[in-house]
Amino acid sequence: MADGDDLAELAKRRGFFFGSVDAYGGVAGFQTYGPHGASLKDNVETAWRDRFTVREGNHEIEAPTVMPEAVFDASGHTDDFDDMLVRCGACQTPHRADHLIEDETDIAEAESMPTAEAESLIAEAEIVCPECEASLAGEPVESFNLMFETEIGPGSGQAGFLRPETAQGIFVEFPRLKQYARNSLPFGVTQIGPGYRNEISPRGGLERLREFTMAELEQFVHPEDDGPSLEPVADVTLPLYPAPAQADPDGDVRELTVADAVSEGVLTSSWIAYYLGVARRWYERVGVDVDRFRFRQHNPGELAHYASDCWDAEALIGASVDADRANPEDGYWVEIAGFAYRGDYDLSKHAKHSERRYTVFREYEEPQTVERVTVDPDMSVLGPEFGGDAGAVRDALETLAERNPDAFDDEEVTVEIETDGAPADGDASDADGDSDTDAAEGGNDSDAGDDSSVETVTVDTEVANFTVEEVTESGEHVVPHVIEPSFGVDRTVLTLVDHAYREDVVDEESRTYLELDPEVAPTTAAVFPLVSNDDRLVALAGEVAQTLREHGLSVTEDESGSIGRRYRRQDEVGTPFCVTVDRDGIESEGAETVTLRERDTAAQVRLPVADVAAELTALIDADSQTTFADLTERYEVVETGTRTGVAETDTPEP
RNA sequence: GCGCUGGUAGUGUAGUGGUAUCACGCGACCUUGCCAUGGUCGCAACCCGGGUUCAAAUCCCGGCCGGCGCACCA
Repeated sequence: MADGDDLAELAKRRGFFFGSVDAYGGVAGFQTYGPHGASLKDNVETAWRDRFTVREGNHEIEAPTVMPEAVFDASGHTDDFDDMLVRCGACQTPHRADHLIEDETDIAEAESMPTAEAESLIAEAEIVCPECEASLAGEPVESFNLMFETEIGPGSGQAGFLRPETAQGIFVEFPRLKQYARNSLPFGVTQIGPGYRNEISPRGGLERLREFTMAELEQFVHPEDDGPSLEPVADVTLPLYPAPAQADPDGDVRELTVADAVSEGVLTSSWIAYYLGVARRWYERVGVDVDRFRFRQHNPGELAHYASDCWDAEALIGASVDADRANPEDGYWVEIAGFAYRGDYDLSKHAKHSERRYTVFREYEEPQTVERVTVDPDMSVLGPEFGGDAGAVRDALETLAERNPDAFDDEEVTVEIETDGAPADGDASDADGDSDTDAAEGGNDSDAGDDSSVETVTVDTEVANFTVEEVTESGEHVVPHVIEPSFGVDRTVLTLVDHAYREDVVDEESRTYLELDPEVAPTTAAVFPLVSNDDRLVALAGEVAQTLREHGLSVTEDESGSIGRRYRRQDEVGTPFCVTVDRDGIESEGAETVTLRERDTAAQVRLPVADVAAELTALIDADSQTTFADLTERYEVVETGTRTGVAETDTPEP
């Protein structure tokens, strides 16, 4: 039922969310949450924290939103967000200039070249538009950066960026965070906060923002970790849309339990499987319609640079549904979360760029005895003999010792070094076996050798100080792998409002209401005097409202207009309960009573004033399982004659 | 970013080269009825800048914002 326009109108009129800075013409990609929206969003974040931080025993941190350039150089965002565009003057199609140059010339890496150089290369190579074959020579190459750049400190302060994801704030602090987790895997770190992307063309209100809120969990695990016990979520049914099914015209979403999805191999990571199960339940808890929800696997070509597998949670929004919330029509799918297997990509990158240790020490079950070869060259001999090349000789000896220990059996040992006087290429540190994507860089060794020569040098084996020793290793340093469930909070809020949007009929009058879950609804209860010309009712309503607020409940008061109008106002913003003070409640024998009305059914019960706070608290508690129906068992049901229902003439949306 | 299209009270709208219609809404008072649309009174708008014109909210140009399509969404 949620027509996009109706929803946007409601959100604007009733203060959920709206475009920011209207007074100055507005600014695309930014939305302001009004009072109801901010409350709803905060409740969503609280529910997320409860589930993904507290109940998982994870650790929440809060990192800065501004980070120095080095962080994003390491994470790969500086490169990936700084793209060169050239626009065809004839057909206006924009192209990645660096990709064109890589395709049309023998330059393998054009991404980091200056735009001026790219422009002249395009002209020299006579590159044409792939669309219409018009010449691109002379067209300006513009770089655009999806990260917001800023300067840290005055003057020539260091370059900084507003973070495009919260994750790096966790990754960079890993060496410390692992201490807090007592150096043992697995552990998870969460963060909720804003991220920034200078989108080229933000559109669709909350759907695509330049500043948006993410709730992210980085689950650090041992690379050979068997995964968590799936027992808690084994029976949860997942609507899975695997990559092969998307490519198949007959492919469709499969409803599989977590256990079956793993045993059938649809889900290959049990950590992903576990969190899909947890997420599926959480979404249902906060009010996502499970009939308009699925997990879609990324196609191989769609994966981000850091991910080896990724499943998105997607919600169908803008769809019209029938009275039973079934058979959604039209609408479109939006990504509301991603569950990525990031491997050791991020930690390895930070380890390399920062030269800190991004590892966890893991003890073997049994200490292992291994032979270790070492060379500890006598630099007091090598130094005088080789001068500036002494360091290169030492490095060459170390490399040789690892590759061919037998070479040290003779009295002399021979190695080859490059003698260009320049410091040895720092690539020696690459020998730690990590497999970065630096294959392309490695290819330039031959170019660099122009003014250097390879020289063979001979060293006394004794000077090399070669030893083979048996050492006992009690464990190893491993770079953890990361499983990242990353939630878009704004899109979740949008989905909740969209899925909660209802139209039905009360006493032959149509009404619009939001069937928000009581746990996340902006206002838990509204308190009314039935009529406002009776001071006793007004006074008691005020007292009840104050009492409820002191119990931590979000409460609004309203004595303006007819009781029916006030109920509708609350229905429209999704307030699940209304408390009404009437004369029957204060004039009859015994304790004062009030009526409690439930939003969706408009049914009422009468209960003592003293019970209201406790009952409402139970109703919004996700764990208590208390529902309004339970109250109808325990309290007197008020017969009002009012009935809700869906309009019989359910005309489809135009 | 390109193309098309739009921008009038809080919201949705009508309309015009001479400052504006209606509805809902909101407020006050009357009414006190358990499910919005009883009564009276009131509040509140032509996106911004430039041009044409005696006069521009209206016509023209540019900008900003929205919608749709394309592109983009590591």
